[in-house]
Amino acid sequence: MQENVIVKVSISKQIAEQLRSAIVSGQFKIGERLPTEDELAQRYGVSRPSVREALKRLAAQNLVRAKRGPTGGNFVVQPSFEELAESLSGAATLLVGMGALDIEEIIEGRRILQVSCLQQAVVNADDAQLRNIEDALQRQQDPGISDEEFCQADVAFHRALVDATNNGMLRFVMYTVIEALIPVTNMVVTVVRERSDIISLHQRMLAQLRQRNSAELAALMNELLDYLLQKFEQATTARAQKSV
Amino acid sequence: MQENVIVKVSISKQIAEQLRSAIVSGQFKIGERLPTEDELAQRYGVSRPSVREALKRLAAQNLVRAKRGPTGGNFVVQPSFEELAESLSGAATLLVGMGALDIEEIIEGRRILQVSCLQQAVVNADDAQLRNIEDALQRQQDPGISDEEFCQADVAFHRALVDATNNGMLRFVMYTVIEALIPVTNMVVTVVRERSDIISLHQRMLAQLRQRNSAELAALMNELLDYLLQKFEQATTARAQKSV
DNA sequence: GAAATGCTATTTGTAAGACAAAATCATGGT
DNA sequence: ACCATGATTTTGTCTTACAAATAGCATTTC
Repeated sequence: MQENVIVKVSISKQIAEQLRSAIVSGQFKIGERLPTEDELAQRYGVSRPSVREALKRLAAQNLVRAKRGPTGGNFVVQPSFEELAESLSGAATLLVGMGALDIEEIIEGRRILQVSCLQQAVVNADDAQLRNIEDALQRQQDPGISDEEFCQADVAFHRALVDATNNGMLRFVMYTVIEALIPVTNMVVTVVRERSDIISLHQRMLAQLRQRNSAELAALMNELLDYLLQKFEQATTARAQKSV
Repeated sequence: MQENVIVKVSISKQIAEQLRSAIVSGQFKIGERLPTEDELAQRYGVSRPSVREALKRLAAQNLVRAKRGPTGGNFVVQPSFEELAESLSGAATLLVGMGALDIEEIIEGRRILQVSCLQQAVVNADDAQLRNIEDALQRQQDPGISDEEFCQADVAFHRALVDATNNGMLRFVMYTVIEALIPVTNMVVTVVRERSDIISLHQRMLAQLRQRNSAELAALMNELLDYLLQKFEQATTARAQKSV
């Protein structure tokens, strides 16, 4: 009795849903090739463009990847941390870009999440991870880099800190936070003098992490966020006065 | 020789990128209609199906929404918490489903993140939010509900706890964690007797939250996760013995 | 004169067919 | 034996056409 049910959802969306559930339910395994577009079109009784639009939807979610040629086709792709986190942080970036979150909230959230992660990093960080943190810090210290590069190095530094927790789930969640929200909080920090403040704090954090000093590390993280919050407030009051 | 390197990225992907950046950069504002598909096709010098595939990519990310008719078109959509969090937890569910995260990691991550959130909830929870937590707990106590409903109530309980932090960013991040990861950890808890253990712990947590007792609350959360971890280990050893 | 109804124009949704491009494989020539 | 070339398969793109939805307008009717 499908005839009666007027389906308002577009066909391509329906197909996308069906394929998606077929994938996540394991009907199509990772790395496997799904039927050719022509075959899918036939199977679902729709045209090839419709199937393609559905596949593009899945491709946008990094669920499938297309390859051309005789051995080609649309393959179920192993979702990687990086890609997933990337698409997530894209979404989060949108949220902040549209003003759904304010700076105070973000800094408070960063405080809670990042301090907790540091506690775990103190326990689990190994030598290689400490070196990665140091590398990011080194890059940040180069006075010749642009503001954007400085921010990138900052992101890399905090990511390396999260990596040091050795917990995949924390990495997944925190990558989103860091990637999307650090740039927002750091936008206010552009002056050269302020760079050295940040770097100094980072250096002290790394030192305390090396000494496995959990309490001091938390204090430093809080200090860093207090500093950012203060800078932000200065910037807003300055802007407010200018507009008056 | 870079000139020779023809751009391998598919046209529809390029268009999607361009439109996306045009949207996030504010060239197209929220709620605004972007040019018709024909117009876009002309502007970029490609065919309409290519434009459509690009739009489907954006639609999959909840960035645009199409409407038919004279006043129709593709509109930039205001991304909502719910939709974003949904796509996030969809991704996380994928990760879990594909075994990229193991239970120990998940429980350890939950420990860190949820305990921190509780600290914040102790400070910020208001009466209405406490009532919401109690409501979820009430639903969970009904002995007539199915396992699935029990799990849903469990998710609602923890979501209400996060809501009590009064921090939008934490809500955004933690919804992902809770939505995707609680079901995984709870899969082992099916027996009726174990339900009462969970409920009892939840009741004690709510009581401590009411008394703003941060330390006891953290201890209870840890106890809950220890309990789940223990149940999980029991289940795995039982399965291992059965297979021998 | 006002309201309801139907028509039309616009825009997305779907379809079909054709050709281009890439990549693999087999075949043939050297 | 090896390399090159062409055939084949599959996705990528374009063209064209029509269907469906919907808002605005005109027409008709009371």
